Amino acid sequence: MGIFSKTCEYAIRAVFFIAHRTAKGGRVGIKEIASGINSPEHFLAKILQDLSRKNIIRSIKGPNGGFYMDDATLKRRLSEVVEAVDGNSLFTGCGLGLVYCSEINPCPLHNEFKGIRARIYEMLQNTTIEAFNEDLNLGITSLKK
Amino acid sequence: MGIFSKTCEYAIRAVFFIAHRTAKGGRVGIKEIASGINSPEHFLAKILQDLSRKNIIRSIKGPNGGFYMDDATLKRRLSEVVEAVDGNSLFTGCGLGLVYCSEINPCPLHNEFKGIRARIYEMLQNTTIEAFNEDLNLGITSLKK
DNA sequence: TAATTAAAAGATGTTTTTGTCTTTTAATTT
DNA sequence: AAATTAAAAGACAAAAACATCTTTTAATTA
Repeated sequence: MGIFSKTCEYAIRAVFFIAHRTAKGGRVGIKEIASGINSPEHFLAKILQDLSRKNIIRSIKGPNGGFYMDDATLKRRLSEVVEAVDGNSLFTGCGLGLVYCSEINPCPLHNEFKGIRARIYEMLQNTTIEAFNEDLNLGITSLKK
Repeated sequence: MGIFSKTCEYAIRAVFFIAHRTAKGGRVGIKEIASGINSPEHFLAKILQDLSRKNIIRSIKGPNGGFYMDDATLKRRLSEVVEAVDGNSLFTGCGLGLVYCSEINPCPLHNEFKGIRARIYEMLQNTTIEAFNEDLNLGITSLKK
């Protein structure tokens, strides 16, 4: 198990892929996205439907339809994608799963985790989707295999 | 979903509980541990069996038996507990779940995650189980509810 | 050495996550 | 308007995670 759920991993990879692929206009279909990020097509379709409903990405049906991103969605932060899929427990939850863990009633790892959680949030919060396009363009980073 | 699996959360809480409860000798039974950390008894039993096999904790059967920790197990690092239960993917895996992600073929979040992973590992690596006893003794931290 | 205690082990059940397949709806194109 | 395209939606299936219950084994105590 990683930091994100499998669903969330697919979501992030797909959003990066769509942003990169449609930066200069156009749409991209689910088949191309799924093969482009190495994910199960129909499962990813569900995820993207959800992200579309939540305005993280855009979609349009019919010929020449597909998924894409406009100025507004390109400006979204990675934290919004993660939160849309996995909720905010990564940013707010107790490391040991204790519901009543808090500043007043901390678990043994409370303070240690505070820093880590903050760092994760900061990283996801400080970068917009489009910020990753350039490296993908240059082939510096990769989304597959 | 948190950073650790539910199994791992129970494991860490139980190990802290056992360490704290048997620091001055003696054993503690599964029932007391389960209720002490608010976890399902039989499920926890499986987890502790596994930890015992892996020498993270000690156990002994029969009257006056139970789980306990000796000098060697008290010196174990939190990272060893986590690795025993969840494996090392938290410390080594790609944030986006890409098998071939590496320094040479990095995913878009590779460098961002490197720092976070290192920080998590460092924290889990730098603390022994017994290090958490004092705060528990003083009632500063809590393992329940 | 028989009874008792408590963990180990085995079998089984439930829920959540992940994945697949089919049908429907909304666009576009001819 | 009919045909075509592609996402949306719904139903279903497999795998993994989480949980429970029962039986067995290894100690201790009387």
